Amino acid sequence: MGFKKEQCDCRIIHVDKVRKARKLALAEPEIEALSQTFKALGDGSRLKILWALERQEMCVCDLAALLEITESAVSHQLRLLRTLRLVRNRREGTILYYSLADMHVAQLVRIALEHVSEPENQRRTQEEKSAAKI
Amino acid sequence: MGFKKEQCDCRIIHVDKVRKARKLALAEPEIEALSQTFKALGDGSRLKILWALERQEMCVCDLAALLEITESAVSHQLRLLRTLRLVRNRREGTILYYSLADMHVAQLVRIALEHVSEPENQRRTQEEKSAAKI
DNA sequence: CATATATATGAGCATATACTCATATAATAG
DNA sequence: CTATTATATGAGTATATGCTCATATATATG
Repeated sequence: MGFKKEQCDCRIIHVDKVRKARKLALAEPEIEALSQTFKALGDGSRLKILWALERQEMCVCDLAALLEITESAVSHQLRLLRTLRLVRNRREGTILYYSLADMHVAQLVRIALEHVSEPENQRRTQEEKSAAKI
Repeated sequence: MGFKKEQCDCRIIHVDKVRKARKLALAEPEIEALSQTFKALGDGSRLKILWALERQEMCVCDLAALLEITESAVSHQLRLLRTLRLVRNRREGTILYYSLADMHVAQLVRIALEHVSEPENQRRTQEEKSAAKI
């Protein structure tokens, strides 16, 4: 009947801070939606697609030529972006022209660019990358 | 010596569009840095951490209590966020207080929130989520 | 010095994800 | 109708990633 080193896993140092953070915390559905959106932006191929679509609407095979990957791969990525309402398309005959769904995407990329372009954040060396394990 | 259905994998419909997109395209290092940053934001735990740190600096064990995950898990995530200069810390005795490194993170989250809160993007049902395969 | 506390880190595992390949669908032409 | 073109999609696979567990480090205290 001893307590035996029953490690309390909820060790809190600043109860007030945690309480405050709990009050202001985002709801789980919001977190889910947010992380899905950022995950969608967290891929080179999709970023290239979005960056290209910011300037002009483009079709699947043009995007494939631009990224130098298969049309199938592009189509899969576009489906994801469509599901998250980051892009939309319009049909003209057999061709589907894709474009950005709203200005938020462009804004997000621009702000992130500002961040990674800051002098302090500049030198992102290969070692640092592997350290980050991303 | 026949050509045998040698599918051209670089089929382009709108050469001009592709050329223009190529000119305006981001360099590979920029794409890498951007996608790393967005990947970092594309995770529920890290989003919760960043959202909490936007209001007040917090230590590892408080964050662990808030997220209800182990301190080890929090520490691993903080390392990643540190490497990408999204958070920074200051030591006070044995305690490390973490805070946002700059205002870009907060901006990014706020804009993404706007996006996912748009009426049209609201109902992100369970089926849609699994359809997106994220 | 030894001990305690707060945090960091490496290895390993289970799941997620980005692609390829094969096939299906949609619009158009003949 | 059939054939062609443009795109979509399902399954499978290799890699990435988020966590846990065990262990290491750093500061403070006795």
